[in-house]
Amino acid sequence: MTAALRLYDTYQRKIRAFAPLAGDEVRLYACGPTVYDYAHIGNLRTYLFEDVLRRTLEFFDYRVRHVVNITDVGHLTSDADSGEDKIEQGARREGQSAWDIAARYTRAFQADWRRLNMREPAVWCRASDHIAEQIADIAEIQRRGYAYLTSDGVYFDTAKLKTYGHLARIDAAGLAAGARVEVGEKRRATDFALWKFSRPGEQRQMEWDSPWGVGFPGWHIECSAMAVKYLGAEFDIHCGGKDHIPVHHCNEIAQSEARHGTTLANFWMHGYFLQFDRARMSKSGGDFLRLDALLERGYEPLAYRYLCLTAHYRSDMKFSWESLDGAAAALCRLRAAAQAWGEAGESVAADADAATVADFRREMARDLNTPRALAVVWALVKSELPPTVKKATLLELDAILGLEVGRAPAEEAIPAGVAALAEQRAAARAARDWAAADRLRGEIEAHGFAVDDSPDGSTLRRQRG
RNA sequence: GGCUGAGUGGCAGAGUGGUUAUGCAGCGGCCUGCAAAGCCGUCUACCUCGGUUCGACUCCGGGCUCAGCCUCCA
Repeated sequence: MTAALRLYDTYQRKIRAFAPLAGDEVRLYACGPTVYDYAHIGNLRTYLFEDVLRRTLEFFDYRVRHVVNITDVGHLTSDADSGEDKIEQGARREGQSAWDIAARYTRAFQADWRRLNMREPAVWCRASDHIAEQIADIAEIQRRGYAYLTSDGVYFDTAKLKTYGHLARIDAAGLAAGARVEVGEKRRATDFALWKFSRPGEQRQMEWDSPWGVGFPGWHIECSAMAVKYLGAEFDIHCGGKDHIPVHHCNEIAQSEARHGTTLANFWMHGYFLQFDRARMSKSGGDFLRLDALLERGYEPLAYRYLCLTAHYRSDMKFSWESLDGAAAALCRLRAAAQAWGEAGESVAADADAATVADFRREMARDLNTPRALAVVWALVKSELPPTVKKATLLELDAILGLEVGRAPAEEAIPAGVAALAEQRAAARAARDWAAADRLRGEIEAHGFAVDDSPDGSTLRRQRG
């Protein structure tokens, strides 16, 4: 009767039935941000996808152990020998210590996380807090013969693994033909750093002792080490942005195969990109849109969450202010409808309309088809069900949507000047002086507020733009 | 240059070999002092050229365009 959850697995390139590897607990690891700068709304789309995944798993009665890492060291500006650490670069740019930079952008990221109503992970883990684990993993990988030394670090020898790159269907011959990778001392273009030495004469702010010399861990080993520490050598789902498929996740799998003999996760899932101005929004490109920029324009964070729900996580989405407007309007309408239905009954779960919940569940079970799930929500809004049932149903579904649909439309702070104009207009209307009332409405609108008249009086609301 | 994937109405975005996506916007009506909101109704689509088929937006091939990866990136 109940639709079984099916999810797309990038590793097998197909949608298949999901079941936890052990018991009813789902172990979920998500690659988190590199905290050298603010997150942009494209980054946030991926975390929203992961939050919806987590909420869906919980909706399907699984317990979820959700782990998110914070990359605060080792993420280089390029994989070549000349690559610089992004955090250290950010520190120099802003005249602060690397540690301050990491702490500041971590806080900013987590603030965005909460504003988008994402559920708190069980574990936030920082790479710099897990140096010992990473060193231990590198030593074991080396002991097993999958690593070699160069003048600037310890590298993973991808030639030792026949399965290397399977996740991305990487073809070694094709990569050679591309020939755009600086190989340097690496034996193969796909080999990657496990440990990098601090360069002679360079005083790094983040560096540690290791059996191979003073330096810092490579980017890929941190995720493997932390994921295994908190979730085990083989867990249920590993997520990230689709850009991680060809390099980062292939390398995590390689490390895990060498170190543990597992592919690390049963399902590999990837969020797709947000396109902006017909081009990808790039964090490293420097020009990007933050959640704050949306707030400054008068949008609430959950309008962006709604917008993301209107597209499937596995297709690129085009961002525009026009589409955000549409999402904001739809969310407002949804909340207004919910408010008009009054209170739900005593038990949300018991009063919810079973057929609607089943429809919604079926769409989510089909690899998280949020666009169709939203269509079910709108069918509910237009249905002939009793208001208390509609309300209970919508609140039930909001466990996945996370749109706070039960929330009353926010009370806007009304500037005194605007409030005074509104009072004058009310007086003019009472006197049936329509010309004066219309003139006052124009003045109010010039202050950025709209006036809605109703039999109970007039209300003000802020206009966007 | 190599490899992936995609091209749906004004915008965003699902889906399907023959049947309404959905939302926003627009248009018409009700309501309103006039509006707005709300409610009711409604128009607009499947890149292009061929092929397969009784029938293709849906399958196959060419072309064009876009995005991604191959280089740090959600």
